[in-house]
Order: sequence, then C-alpha cells, then structure tokens
Amino acid sequence: MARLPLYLRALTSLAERDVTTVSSEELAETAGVNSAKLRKDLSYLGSYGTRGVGYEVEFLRHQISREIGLTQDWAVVIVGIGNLGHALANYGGFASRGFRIAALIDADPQRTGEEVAGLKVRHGDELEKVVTELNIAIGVIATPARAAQSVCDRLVAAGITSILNFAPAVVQVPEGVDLRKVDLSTELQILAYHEQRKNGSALALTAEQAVELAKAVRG
Amino acid sequence: MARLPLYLRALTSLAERDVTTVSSEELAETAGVNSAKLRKDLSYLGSYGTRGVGYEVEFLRHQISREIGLTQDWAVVIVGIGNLGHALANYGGFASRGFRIAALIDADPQRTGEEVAGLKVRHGDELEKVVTELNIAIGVIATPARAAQSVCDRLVAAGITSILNFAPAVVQVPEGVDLRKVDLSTELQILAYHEQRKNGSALALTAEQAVELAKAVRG
DNA sequence: GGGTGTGAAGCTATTCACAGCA
DNA sequence: TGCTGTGAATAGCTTCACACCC
Repeated sequence: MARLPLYLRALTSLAERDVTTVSSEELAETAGVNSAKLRKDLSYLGSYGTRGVGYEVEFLRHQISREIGLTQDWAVVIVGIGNLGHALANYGGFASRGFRIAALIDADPQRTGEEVAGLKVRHGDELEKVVTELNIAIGVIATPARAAQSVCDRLVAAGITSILNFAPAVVQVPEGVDLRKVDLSTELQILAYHEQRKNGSALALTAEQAVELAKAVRG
Repeated sequence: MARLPLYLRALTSLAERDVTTVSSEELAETAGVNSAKLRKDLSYLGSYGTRGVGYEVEFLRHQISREIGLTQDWAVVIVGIGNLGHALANYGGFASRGFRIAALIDADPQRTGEEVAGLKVRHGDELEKVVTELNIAIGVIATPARAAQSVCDRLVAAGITSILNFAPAVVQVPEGVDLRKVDLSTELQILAYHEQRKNGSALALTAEQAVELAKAVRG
C-alpha cells in the first residue's frame, strides 16, 4: 500500500515530539488523509490499535517499518551521474530509511573514477558485474531519456526487479519487474493544468461561450 | 487528467519518428496504457479522432498542449538551492515544456548572489517580492524537511496556488491551493515493499505460518 | 474493413456508520 | 464513554463490447 510510507513519516514526526499514543483521527490529520481510510489501511497489517485509546506510536512505527521491509538494508545503484544523479547520490534521506547507495554508474568515460558522495563512479560496461557483486536490489535510472530503455533492459537482464525511473521517457519492462517513475515535468504539467483552470475559467471563454454562459445563468 | 502529459510525450516521440497518424491501439502501446482508457481520456477533450483512421499526431499534440496549458509560459521559483535545487535548476526538460525557471531562492546568505543555471540566487527574505515582481505561478520547494511548511506558507501568502514539494515532509495547504509532492524515499519504500514480497514470500514465514500454509494447501 | 466514441458492466478505492471492546 | 475495526454503501476508475462513422 502506497500510503504506508506517509504514515511512517507522520509517526516519526509524532515520535520526535514525544507523543507516545495517537488516535486515528490525530494521525490521519498529521498524515493528511481521512481517518476511516487510515484505520482501514492499518487494519490490513493487523489489530495494532486499542479501542478507546488509539495506537502506540513506537509500536506502530515498528510494525509499518517491518511491513515495508525497512528493517533490512537495500542496496541501490544509480545509473547516470548528471545533475540529478549527483543530487540523488548526495541525498541524505535514503540511508536513514534502509537504502544504501552501493554504486554509481555513468556511460561517460570522463566521469569514470570521479568520486561522488564517497563512491567512485564506475563505467557503464560494469553494470552487470556491479549488480551481481554488490547484490543490488534496486536500480535508479537518472540518465537522459534516450538511454533509459537500454539501461532498464540491462538492469533487468542483470536480475534487478525493482526500478525507479527519473528519465522523461516511457520505459517498458517485462512482467514481474516493478517500475515506478518520477517525472518532474509531468508534475509541473499537472499543476499547470489546474492553475489554468483556476485563473482562466472566465477569461478563457470565447465571446460565443460567454454569451451562452450568460444566457444559462439568467435561466 | 494526470495521464495527459504521458500521452503528450508519446505523441512527441511519434512525431520525432515522423509518424503522422496513429491509432488508439498504437498510441496506447507507446504510452503504456490500455487503449480503451486512452480513447475515453481523449474523448473528454473532444472528438479529435477519425473513425477508421485514428488520430493525427500533430493536431492531437497541439490539442493536449492547449488543454494542459502548455501554450502559455509559466514562471517557476525554486526555493532551496541544495543538491536537488541545483539539479532542478539545471534540468533541461522544463524550458521545452513552457516552464521557465524565473528565480532561485535560498535561506543561506552564503549562497546568495551565487550564480546557478544563469540565475543569481536570492535571499529568502526576498521571496514575496520575487513572486510578485516576476509574476510567479508555481513554487517548487526543495528545502530540508523542517523548512518546508514555513516556505510553503510564505509561498501561499505571496499568492501562489500551485506548489510542488520535494521535501520529505507532510505539508498542509489551505483550500484552493494545489500541492503535489515528489518524495524520493517514498518511491524507494514502495519498491522495497514489493521487492520484499517477491523474494521473501516463502522465506519470511514463521514456522507456525509454514505449517498453517502447508495444511491449507493440502486442503 | 478499420477504428473511434461511449453506454454498460465490473472492479477498486473511499467513505459512512456503527457494533464491539477497552 | 471513546475509539478501533469493519460490514455496507458510495464513488470513482477501468475495461468490455459494440454501435456508428470514415
């Protein structure tokens, strides 16, 4: 369930404020969701709450961590060490959540050997070797769009079944491989779509439409 | 509709290959969705296809661009010029889609004045001024988690109603403000969740569960 | 024939509302 | 009494299947 990480974060934030017990209502508010939805989600994990009281923050946090698989350590390879690859390699939020950046790969021989975030960048040819030797579980694609599919194919061929794609390209994977994508300009486009609707609804009408609307409003 | 950017990208990729006409089946395949879904989505924009023929690539591309609002130019401010802010500022995919990075802001006085992606980084105090003067439509939060809510509040107060949050924090916005979030470690956590299920399904059973399972299988 | 546009069916996710337990 | 856990109701989304048009 895609909301578990959200609940986990909300619980962490509560734990930092030394809250020990929380109701579904409060936790839902913190996480920004409906309380019935939260209770239903949590009930799939088991009955971890106490009626009349709520949930114990630390206990629930541990249960969710275990459910997600954060109690083990996942080795990640980042392919494509451009601007974004750099940022991802240096992003501090991974280590604390059980993700370990184990290798960095770039096709550009100029970059090979360069040190980024304490790791030497390795050449594209070594991809398969790196995946096997370091027991990589998750591949991150941060290459330009044109390279994404072939990098993805090679990751899959090397045995990786979980891939996070940042390249702005449609990438196909075989059955059994999980592909998630994060697309920066898609997100902006969705915002722009709504923004346009907010500001432009009246202004964007053609003269004809305005007349029609005026008629309709008058009844 | 959140899939329009996906279709737009598929159409662009087809246009680059000089395809002029495409069926819903082909376009759906390119975009990685079901063809019935694609036809239904497109039908909301209007009847832009021709029965027995398909859709004209350039025409449809223009219609979708217009629908999303990509025919106008959107000024974007990035707040927080760390690793990620840098990467976003330098990301080439925005300009070509009608998004113009108009300003960069960082709270650290050390960074103020530094030039990133051809723009001078401005100090946090100037946020409201920058938003008003440059007619900013979209705010991007790339700060650490602890600063996210206050940056968001200030963006909203300055009149921005579309915000993209990269900080790993739950951020609340008032009614009428669109907030989208991109969370890198959440994405990895979702992958880890599935990965765990794939590899560990049998191994992760306790002895008792294994016995139960064996019984159930035998009927 | 070929392929869009769309009602209808099916499915999944969300919300309601309350029984049941601390 | 207060709050969880959950059946039932609802809403939203996806897919099917075919009428209709080029």
